[in-house]
Amino acid sequence: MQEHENQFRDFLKQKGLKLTKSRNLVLEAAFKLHEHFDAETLYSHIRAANVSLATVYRTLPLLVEAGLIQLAVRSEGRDRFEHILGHPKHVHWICERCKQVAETDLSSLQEALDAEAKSIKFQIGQITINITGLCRNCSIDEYEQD
Amino acid sequence: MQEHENQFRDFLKQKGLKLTKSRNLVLEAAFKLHEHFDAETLYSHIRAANVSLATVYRTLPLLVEAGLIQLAVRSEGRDRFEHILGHPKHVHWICERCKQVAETDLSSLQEALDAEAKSIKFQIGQITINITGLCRNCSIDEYEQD
DNA sequence: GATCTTGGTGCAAATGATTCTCATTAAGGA
DNA sequence: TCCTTAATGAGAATCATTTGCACCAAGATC
Repeated sequence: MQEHENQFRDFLKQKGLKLTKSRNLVLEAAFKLHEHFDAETLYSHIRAANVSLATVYRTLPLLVEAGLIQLAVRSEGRDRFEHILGHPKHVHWICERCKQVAETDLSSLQEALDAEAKSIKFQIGQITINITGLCRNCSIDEYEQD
Repeated sequence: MQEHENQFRDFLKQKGLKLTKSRNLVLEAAFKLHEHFDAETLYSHIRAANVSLATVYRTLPLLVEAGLIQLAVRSEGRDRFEHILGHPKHVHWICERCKQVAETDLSSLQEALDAEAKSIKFQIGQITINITGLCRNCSIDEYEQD
C-alpha cells in the first residue's frame, strides 16, 4: 500500500465518500504518469478498465482537494496536473517558444511568501508560480534567426 | 494620447498589423475597466459600437503580446485579464471560499526570482504568482460554522 | 485623394474541454 | 445479507473560445 493510497482513503472516509474501484484506478494512473498530465491522457491509460472520462473529470478535483495532485499549468486549452506528494513545491519556467517547462526549487521564496501571508492573515493552500519567457536555448535561437 | 495607445500603435506597426477602430475600442475599454475583466465583460462595453465578440477574442492576445495586459486568473471557466501598464507586478491571493482576489507587492520576491532566472539563463517575460487558500474573513468563518 | 493590396471584421457555425443527466450499479455500515 | 445512498458509464448538454467566409477598410503608393 502506497502512501498516496492511504491518504486518499483517509480523505474520502473523512468526507463520507466511497473508495471505489474507478477512483483507485484514477489515483494509480495519476501517480504512474510523469510530471504533467491532463484528463484525456489519464483516461487513455485506464479506459481499458472501463473507467469513463466523466469519472476521470469527477475524480481529479477530489485528488486536488485531498492534497495529492495540483493544477500545474493550463496549456493549449487543457488543464494539466502534477502530483504533489513527495514532490516539493517549485517554480515553473515555461518557455513561450518551445513550450518546455522547467522547474526549480521554491525554498528561496517560501519565507517571503509566508511573511506576506501572515501579515494579511491569509491561510495558504496552494502556491502556483509560473514564469513565462524564453528558455536558454530559445533565447539563443532568437539572436540567430531574427 | 495615452501611453498605452502609443505602445499598441508601435507594436502593431512593428508587426505589420493595422490599427483599426475596433482594436482601438478594445484597448480603450480594457484600460477603462477595473483590475480584472473577461472577454464578455469587455464586449458588453463596446458592442454598441458594433464590435463583435470575435474581434475582442482576436484582440486580447495582441494586447498580451504587446505587453499591455496579462492573463491574471482563470476563474469559473473564464480567462480574466488585467492591465500591466502602470500596474506593478504583484501576487494574487485567491480565496477558495469567497473567490475574492487580493493583491500584494512582488518586490520581496523579485530578487530571488531574478537570481534563479540568471542561474538557469531564462529570459523572464511574465511572472504569475497565484496563491489559493482562505482569506482572513473566510478562515474565521470556518471555525464558526464547521 | 484615388487606387490597390492585404489584413481585419462581423456573423454564424464549429470546436472541444468540461459538466450534467439519468438509469443502473456497488460501497460499506447495520 | 440487506439497505441506503453515493458513484458510475454513456451520451447529451454547456459554454468559452476559435474559425470560415464574404465583405470592408487601413494605409502604402502613385
